[in-house]
Amino acid sequence: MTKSVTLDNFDHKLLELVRQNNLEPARSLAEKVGLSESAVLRRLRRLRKEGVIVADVAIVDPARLNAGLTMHVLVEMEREGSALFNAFAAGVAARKEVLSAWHVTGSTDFLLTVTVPTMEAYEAFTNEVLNDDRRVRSFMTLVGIREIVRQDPSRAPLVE
Amino acid sequence: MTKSVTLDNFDHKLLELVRQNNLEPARSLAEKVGLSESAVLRRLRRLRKEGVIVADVAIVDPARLNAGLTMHVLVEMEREGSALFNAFAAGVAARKEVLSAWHVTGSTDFLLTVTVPTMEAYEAFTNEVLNDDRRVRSFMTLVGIREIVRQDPSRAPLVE
DNA sequence: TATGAAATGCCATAACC
DNA sequence: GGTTATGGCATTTCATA
Repeated sequence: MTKSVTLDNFDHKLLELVRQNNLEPARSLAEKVGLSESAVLRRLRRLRKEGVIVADVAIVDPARLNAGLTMHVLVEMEREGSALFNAFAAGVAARKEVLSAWHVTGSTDFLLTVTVPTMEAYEAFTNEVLNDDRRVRSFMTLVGIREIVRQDPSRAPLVE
Repeated sequence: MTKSVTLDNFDHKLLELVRQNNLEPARSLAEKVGLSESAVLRRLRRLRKEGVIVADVAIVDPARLNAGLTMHVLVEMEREGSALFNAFAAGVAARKEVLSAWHVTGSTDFLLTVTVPTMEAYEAFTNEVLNDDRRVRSFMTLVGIREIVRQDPSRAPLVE
């Protein structure tokens, strides 16, 4: 549930720009969106304070990240109702190895993406998170060989 | 293959910090890493110029992104050798709907994450990328219900 | 080739209209 | 939302090792 912050077209344009480059001076942004520098800065500050912009970060060359192994895990749960699903989800979210986790429909219930330095670390992860959890009926591991596309933060469409 | 840029401990510390907050003043960074302000700014500029830092972006609340549908697709290919795999991978990488694509081992060959505004858009995607491609033997769709964990750019470990 | 220090200039901030 | 004065920060240049 998103806090009901209203974003107008100026905000959307600003977000689009700052998602590509958050070091661009307000002066330059102002020209592009058709506002004064002050207005731009006020809006950006508001967007950060309201939590629409959650972070400002440098993106490092992927080749230097996630070293080791990346595993994709399809997890099938026992049919025990949504409360237990949520409990499992919370447990998964707390693990630092987990880069991504989706609740899905189809031939499985959860899809996890996990990065670990070694196979031993993955074994430990599966033991603690999957094997020792009786709500988990089965899981299947897809070992990442090569990353072909990495989510570009500026690529996903913005909506309101 | 990563360009051979040598990173020392100062660089690593700076990257770690700036991956969490790239708006932090050099003055503050300088204290934390034990360098002068000038040195910090020089090193950051170098890291950006050399491509170690590939982008500086604002991260927007995930609840406002990827609206519509997120699909995870398991793709099984015909066994025709790595050249055709690469061709398929290149085709996939060119599609704007694709947020993530991995070549994997296990019970399938590729794992795609795709965002589309509507089911019709997804149908078009599957037709063009999967059904019309004779190298694709079969595929299976997992429909995203809820995103439990989103890759936090500052979470993955840095290595050299 | 790297650092640290100081002068310049740009930019965000804050208090106005 | 726009305008202006102030303070902070990055940039540049220089000296040094």
